[in-house]
Amino acid sequence: MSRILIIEDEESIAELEKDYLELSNFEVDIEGDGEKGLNKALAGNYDMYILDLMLPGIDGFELCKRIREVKNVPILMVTAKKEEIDKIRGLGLGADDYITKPFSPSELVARVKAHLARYDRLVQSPAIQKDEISIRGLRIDKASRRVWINGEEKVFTAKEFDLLTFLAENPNVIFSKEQLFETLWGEESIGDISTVTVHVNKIREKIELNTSKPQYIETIWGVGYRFKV
Amino acid sequence: MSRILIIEDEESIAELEKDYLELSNFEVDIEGDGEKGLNKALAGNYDMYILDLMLPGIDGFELCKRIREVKNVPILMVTAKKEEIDKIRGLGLGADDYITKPFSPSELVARVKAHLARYDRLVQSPAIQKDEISIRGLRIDKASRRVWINGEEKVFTAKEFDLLTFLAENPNVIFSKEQLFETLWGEESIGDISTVTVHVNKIREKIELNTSKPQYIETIWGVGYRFKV
DNA sequence: TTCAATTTTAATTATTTCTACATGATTGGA
DNA sequence: TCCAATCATGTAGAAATAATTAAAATTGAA
Repeated sequence: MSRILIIEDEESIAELEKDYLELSNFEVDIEGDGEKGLNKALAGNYDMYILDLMLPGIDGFELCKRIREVKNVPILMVTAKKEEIDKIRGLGLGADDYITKPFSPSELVARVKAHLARYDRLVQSPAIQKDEISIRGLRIDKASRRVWINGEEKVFTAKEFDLLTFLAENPNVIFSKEQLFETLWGEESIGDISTVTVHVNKIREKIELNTSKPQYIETIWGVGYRFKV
Repeated sequence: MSRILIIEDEESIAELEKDYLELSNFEVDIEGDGEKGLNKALAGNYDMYILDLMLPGIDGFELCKRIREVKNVPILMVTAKKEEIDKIRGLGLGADDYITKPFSPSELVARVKAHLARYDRLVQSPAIQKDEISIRGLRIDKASRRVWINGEEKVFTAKEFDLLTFLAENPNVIFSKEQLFETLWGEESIGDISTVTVHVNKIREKIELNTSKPQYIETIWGVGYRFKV
């Protein structure tokens, strides 16, 4: 499903937006600060941005401009005053839509859906298939071999990436260490099986909130590992 | 300039819209009847459609749906009542925007411009190769084969330029050295791989502030290189 | 042909990643 | 509860890969 980043300093509003968007099965991240928001926006790969105009740090105008320089996806600006809409338009920052507070959550959801649908219609139309796996905040882009956890990019080594991707592509299937070693290292290599253990741990350090209670790669005692879904 | 088709039965309104759009250098056609309007819309090569909801013959709902089946360009719906906007949205006809009568002509023009600008941005960006690539201070002009970094021109040799341009045109995609050698040298790679490394280094010396922390061409250990965006 | 610029090759150095191993923690059954 | 099997984790050295440098080969223009 699509991922959305909300940059909004009023937490109650952000949470409300998030709740409604999640009801429509969007994955939503929130950032309350302009500076941090920009970094998150540029580093994470989101399908849409919702920006408040008044923000601590970098304001919505600047944010919109900076994101648009790099990203092509829809940007929705949230303003307190209707007059500000004309200002944003006049500046030509590349925002796609404007919504004035207070707004009804269903209106927000409707607009988000419309923008994402249009974006897909225009950009993805030649059946550009994304090489992506996305599950519970974990996103794997096979083309660029990058991994994000809740919008934050994590750097993976080649083996780590291959192992995680293999498991994620075969969710819920239990693989023994021997099987994993054979598929990822090749039959010829006669190494130590514990290598697999070490790599699983490295991956867990990067993607798990609490490595002793893994959400993604589960240990099946005496059997092997599986990617839980 | 862009061509716009207005389908609107109230002649005075249609003419007003046309006048203002022409002031902004758009080419505008008007059709007052739904049936004829549909034919004209499908036959003609327009960049945008402005449809009134209430029309003799085929109404705006149907019109929008039928045009969208064939055309990808922006559609702006004009309604008399605000409540109708939700109805159109709900039907998922694929309209891009909605404006309620009465509206100010400048508002109309602003929206038309915004939609056309976005359409260009989305449709032209990935597929059609621009002659100029510009990203984070790096500017590449393919026509004159020149490169600037933060406004300062750097002299590139032919191979260096081709390699940089190829990577920059496929941002975030990782290419192995073998792939790069084959695409840029056009030969099967048999051991000449280090040539690629050397060229990447030469390019980095010219465009990177700190060659050990590359901002543009990133090394993916054990995999290859990618142009980061 | 000559000469300068460019490209390739080769050798060396630097860095990253992998693996083996040691130690300690956890699990599940006796 | 205890114990043996299994797993987690940290560390150091090995292996693999990339960066750098310099020198040789090639190209192309005068």
